[in-house]
Amino acid sequence: MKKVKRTTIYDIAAKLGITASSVSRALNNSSQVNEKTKELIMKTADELNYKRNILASNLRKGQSKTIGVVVPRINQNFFSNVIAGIEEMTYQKGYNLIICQSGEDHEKEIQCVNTLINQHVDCIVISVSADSYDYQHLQNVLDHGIQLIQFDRVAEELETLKVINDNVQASFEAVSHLIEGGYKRIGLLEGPQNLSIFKQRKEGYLKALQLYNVPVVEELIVENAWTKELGAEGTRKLLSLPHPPDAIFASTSDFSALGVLEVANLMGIKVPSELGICGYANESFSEITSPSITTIDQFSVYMGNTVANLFFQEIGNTDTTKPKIISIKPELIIRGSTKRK
Amino acid sequence: MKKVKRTTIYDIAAKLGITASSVSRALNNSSQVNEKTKELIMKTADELNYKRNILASNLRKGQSKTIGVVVPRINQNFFSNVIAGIEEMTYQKGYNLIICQSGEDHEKEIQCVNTLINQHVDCIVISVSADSYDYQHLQNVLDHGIQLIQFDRVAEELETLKVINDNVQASFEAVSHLIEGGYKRIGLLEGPQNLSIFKQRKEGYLKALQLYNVPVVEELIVENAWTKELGAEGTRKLLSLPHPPDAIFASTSDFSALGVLEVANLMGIKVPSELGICGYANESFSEITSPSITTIDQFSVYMGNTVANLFFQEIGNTDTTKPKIISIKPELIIRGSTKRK
DNA sequence: TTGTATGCGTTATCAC
DNA sequence: GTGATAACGCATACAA
Repeated sequence: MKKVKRTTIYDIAAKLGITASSVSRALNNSSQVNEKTKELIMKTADELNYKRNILASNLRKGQSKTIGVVVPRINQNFFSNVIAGIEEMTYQKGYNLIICQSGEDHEKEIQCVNTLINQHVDCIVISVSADSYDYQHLQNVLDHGIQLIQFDRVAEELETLKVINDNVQASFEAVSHLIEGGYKRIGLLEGPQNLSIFKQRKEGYLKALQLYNVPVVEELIVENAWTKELGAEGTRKLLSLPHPPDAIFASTSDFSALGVLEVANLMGIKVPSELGICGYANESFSEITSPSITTIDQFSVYMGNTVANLFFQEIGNTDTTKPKIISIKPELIIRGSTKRK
Repeated sequence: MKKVKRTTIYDIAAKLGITASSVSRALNNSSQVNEKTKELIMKTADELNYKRNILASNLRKGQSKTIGVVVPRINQNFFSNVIAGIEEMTYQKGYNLIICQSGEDHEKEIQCVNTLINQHVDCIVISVSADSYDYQHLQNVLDHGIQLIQFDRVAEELETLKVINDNVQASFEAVSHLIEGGYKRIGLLEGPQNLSIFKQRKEGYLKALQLYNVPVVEELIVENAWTKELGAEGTRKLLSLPHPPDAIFASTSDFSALGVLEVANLMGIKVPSELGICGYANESFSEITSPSITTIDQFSVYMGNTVANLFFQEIGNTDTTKPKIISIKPELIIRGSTKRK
């Protein structure tokens, strides 16, 4: 790869015997430049294979036209969908996306955020990692005057723009559906309670039990069961209880629900007749297990779109009264794993 | 969001009564600056919450420390895995990733590439879209002195760095496995033949047939069956032939293999006894269908790592003799859908 | 409509 | 060791 001297507006100007400012104006399609010279400039720019140096341009303009995204993992369905949704909207407005993954690690998350601040991004979009305990780094973003949008996993105490799912409602509906289907003892696989989304899902679970006068049984609630393996482990524990549950709400993810299903199959427990299963997130595989898994769709791509639109909407909005919170209502998708009859 | 004036090296210099150059040197950990002043500078920088303006730095240094990635879709398992793999390596070296999706559209792909050239990225990593017919835009990348690395779906005629799978070998092994399992009439679901990867997979298929003296039957080869829907459609066609196949190699993807499986289930055809199925890509769901689907693992995250490492290895390498091509050997994963007994 | 001059924040090359 | 100064490429306020 040899070093190539790129053509600048000065090169174009020199060739045409005019000044760089005129070239700059023409390239920005300024109205205050002669149509004929504009054409000439455009043509020459093309001939010289000119590409604007966005670095210089942005430095001059004090913006970067770049949005930073921090997620725990890029290659996780939900997140890659959200990113795709963001990209869809931002690309057409000439914005670029810088992607970082925190790997569920607080320290790396801080590093990512700092990197993005360094980059002078116009906005940071983040879904916090599971083991985040303090949010100084996010406060830092705000202190730098950078727009901050949290989505899905949010630090509630921080007053920022947020795009979230109505986790309480979704979980409430899921558990209500189980109860109405005749399930009497409903186990809960819960996620790390320092993440509000998991707290909310538990809240929805409890709310449904209460409404239907189903007693809350502590031993039916399994902590930290948010991977397939942990879901399987929790299920083994639950199913070996003297009074095992007849349904399990894997509130953390479909992965954990898959763990439930596999253990049930292994133990010869029939789904859905002997055990109902409900997951979360509508991962693509949940449709093709046998039986297929009842789950909750979060409209992840749409969520990404919403994040992007929120950003554009807030650009130049000086009215900092109350940071907007947009809540997307997830949808319960009823499938084989809860269709008893 | 109020506009905040960020602290610059001048602010630090002013506060300490020294010049910006010293500050710059200190921040770059130059050896030719007094240890004590260095410490002082660092401390003050921290106090003033200083963040280097990478834009300015990069402009000055004539680099961007940014790598552009263009893929058809971000939210497709294979690609998001590759991206995750790239990010893993580049992040720790202080490089950023700008992600674009071409959406399998040639025009948008050109746009993406131009955007990245504008950004003065140091390298463009691309997997070309299915309907790409000419590669002028990629030549353009090279003309700008930007490193170009193609992966997986590559334009073979272009002399660039490449990281690919050995598709021929993998397909050869898959089809050999089918033949050795006793399958006699093996159908092929093939992808767009303008993409070399699909051509190669067909080549592997033909090679295996030839080696085992299995005649090639044209009517068993279905063009353009590279989504679940098209795979299902092709399967319906194949299974309604007077002499239907007893195995189908869905060379395009596991999605298409899933289409095969669903049609087989619908038609009451037993897998694997009456019909063997082999997919491609080892999507997460292929493990949990019933039966599970035999497939080919491409080591996608590792592929991303390899791309990144190749880039770093080639930095400053002036020896442009022959562009390197790294071929990763995929692995056949034998599962239920081909385990006849 | 065009040109002149200046600055965005850094770093590199001189001097001292 | 440190300071002064120019330059990276572009955009804009001001002048003509």
